[in-house]
This record gives sequence, C-alpha cells and structure tokens, in this order.
Amino acid sequence: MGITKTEIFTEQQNEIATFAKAFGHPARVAILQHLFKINACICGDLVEEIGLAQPTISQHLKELKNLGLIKGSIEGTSICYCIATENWIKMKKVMMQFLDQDISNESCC
Amino acid sequence: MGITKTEIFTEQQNEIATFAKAFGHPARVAILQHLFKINACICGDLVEEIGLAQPTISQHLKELKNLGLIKGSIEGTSICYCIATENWIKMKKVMMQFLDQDISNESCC
DNA sequence: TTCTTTAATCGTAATATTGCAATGAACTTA
DNA sequence: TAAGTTCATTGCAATATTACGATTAAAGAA
Repeated sequence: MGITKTEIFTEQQNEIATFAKAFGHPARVAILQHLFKINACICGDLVEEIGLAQPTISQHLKELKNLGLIKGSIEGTSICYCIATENWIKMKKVMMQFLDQDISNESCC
Repeated sequence: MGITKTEIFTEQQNEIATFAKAFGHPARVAILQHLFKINACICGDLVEEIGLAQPTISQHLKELKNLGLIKGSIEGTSICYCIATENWIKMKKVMMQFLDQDISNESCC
C-alpha cells in the first residue's frame, strides 16, 4: 500500500533503484553536472545557478551526500561540495553493468 | 510546491531524470532484467516471478512501455513483452554520457 | 557583542508514487 | 452461448517526494 516492497528484491536490484532514484530528478542531475563542470568545488551559488530556493537545493544536496555521491567540507563561512570520486566510480560500475546487458538480436515482438 | 519545475532545466537534464526515474524502482529493474535474461518474450509470469499483484506489475509495465523501453504484442490470449532494442540503445547512450563525465583528479574536499 | 553571511533544519502544502481489490475487455475453449 | 484465461483499467488508501517560508546554527566582520 504505497510502500515499496524492498524485501522481495535482490540487494543488487535495490541498489540500482536507489542510485537511479538519485538521478531521477533534474535538479540533482543539474547539481552533479555543475560539480563536474566547475572543476573546483562550488558551494551556494548552486542556488543561483539552478534557480530553486536555498532550502530546496540544500535538501537535494543532502540526498546526494547521504548516498555518498558528493561530499562537502566547511570552507570558512561557506561549504564546498564536490563529487566523491571513489563512490562515483563504484556507482558507475553498478549502473553500467545494468545498462549494458546483452541484447539478443532476435527480439520476438 | 510539490511539483517538479521541469521548465528551469535543460531538455537533456529532464531526459536523464525521466529515464533514471524508470529505473528508480526495484520492480522495474527486476522486470527489465528478466526480459533480458529470458531471451524469448515473456508475458504474465512476471507476476509469478516477481511477487507483486498483477495490477501492480501491469502498471510498471505500462510505465516502461510509455517510455519506449519495452514493447508488447498480443500473442493469442496472452501478451508478449520484450526489450525495445533501438530505444534501449538510445537511452543507454544518454545515460552513459551522464555517468561517464570526466572526473578531475584534483578534488578539493 | 552585534550584525551579516551562508547553509541546514523545521514545518507544512501540493503533488506523485506504490500497491491492490474489484472490475472490465478481449480472446479461447468447451 | 457460457465459462475460463489473461491482462488492462478504475478507484482508493498509504506513503514518498518536491518545494519553500520561517527559523536556527555557525562563522566572520564591524
């Protein structure tokens, strides 16, 4: 009833879904792309860059941080975020494996 | 309030998010993996295989079909689903490009 | 200390998603 | 035609997500 039945799926399936969910919102996609583009770390101008309110961006950042895809460190009065390289690579491996499944050349329908 | 502001993002960002959202539920991941595994097309035994009620599976199939990632054809009394190869490859390209962004070797935090 | 800046958190409203029982539609078989 | 099979649709309840105003917390500057 409205709650995802995580128990009936494999760990791998849940992991894929969890990562995918993180990318399932354009704001989080935009945040990650910006962090990649700006080689140096970026703090609060994500708010300006993206155009959502500060609490909203903060919330999206929190989700990405909880998943371990980004990390933030205090830098004076502001906070500096960047891609958590190691975990990004791990995640990429999991997702690539899912996306890159063999497609049989004989589809029946 | 509560509704994603699609307008403020690029088409590419929205596309990535839409695809990712499709993979953001373990049931849909499981469905796709099963369709890949069973080379031949599979119809309603997805219900048995996965362990969710038939309407629930049907709903997930509909989402995947709307996105164009799978297709179904009537086969007598049952319906045969399989991966929509061309669109899958297109989607893969979009997602890979996003996942495979260059990671600068000098992360600052 | 007081003011300012920066970002997290709280609280709440709007909307979306998930899941299923019940029902309906289309086809097959008896 | 009647009964059975297979899957889609409807309707609804439970929960999750998105967004933001208001507030709080922490650090630097006056």
